[in-house]
Amino acid sequence: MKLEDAAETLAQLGNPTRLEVVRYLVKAGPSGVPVGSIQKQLKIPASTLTHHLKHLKGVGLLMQKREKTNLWCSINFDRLHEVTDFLLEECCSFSLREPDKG
Amino acid sequence: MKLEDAAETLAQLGNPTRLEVVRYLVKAGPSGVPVGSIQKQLKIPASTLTHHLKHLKGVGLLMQKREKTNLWCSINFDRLHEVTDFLLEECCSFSLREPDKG
DNA sequence: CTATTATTTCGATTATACTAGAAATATTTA
DNA sequence: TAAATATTTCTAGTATAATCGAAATAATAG
Repeated sequence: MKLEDAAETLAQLGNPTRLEVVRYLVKAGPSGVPVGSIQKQLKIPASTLTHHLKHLKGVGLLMQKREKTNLWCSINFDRLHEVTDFLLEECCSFSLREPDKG
Repeated sequence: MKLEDAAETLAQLGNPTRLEVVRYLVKAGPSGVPVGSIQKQLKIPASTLTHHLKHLKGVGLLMQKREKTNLWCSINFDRLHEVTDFLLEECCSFSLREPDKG
């Protein structure tokens, strides 16, 4: 994963409202939930929620699928892992080794 | 780690300049590097760098220690792990299990 | 077509972040 | 004290993001 992509994805996760949505979607599991359910459960105004979902979709963290009038949202777990992998590989490598007493 | 703290930390990691600094500091290892070295290596104007270092310090990702005229910067690996732990525990739990065909 | 429910677009406000040059401050060395 | 090096503060321009109400647009059911 390129640094710029990682940064962009981290930035999207860095908004409290969006992180709450992400956490909620994770708990909902792979089947996901409709936009309206997120809106009611987390009490986020519809237009605000749409705004944030667009952001999450933009970095590939969110997948959407229409079923009748409902738009079901689910997390792209692979994408989420790419970010954690970036942080762990690029950023945490040293802490897995012996401290380099310098 | 509280959601709001995680969001704040992720937001700080979400700036490409800062993420570059973080990656550089990680590669530098626990002994760290002086501000000036970061500035020269990554070609970031001094005032811009100070600004970003303040942000990283603000969320506890950066530790600083003066030695003569140099201010040595190093990553707080524990803090970095807290963030990855948050993402992995709060956000990636489902992907470690069998998909819940719903 | 009409009504209903679900979601998005529009528009506007408000706030905050990024960037960096110039000047200031700090620390050491001569 | 003066000079050299390192870092920060000040200041300001520019850009982008967060928020949400109201209106508009889907999609379906009757």
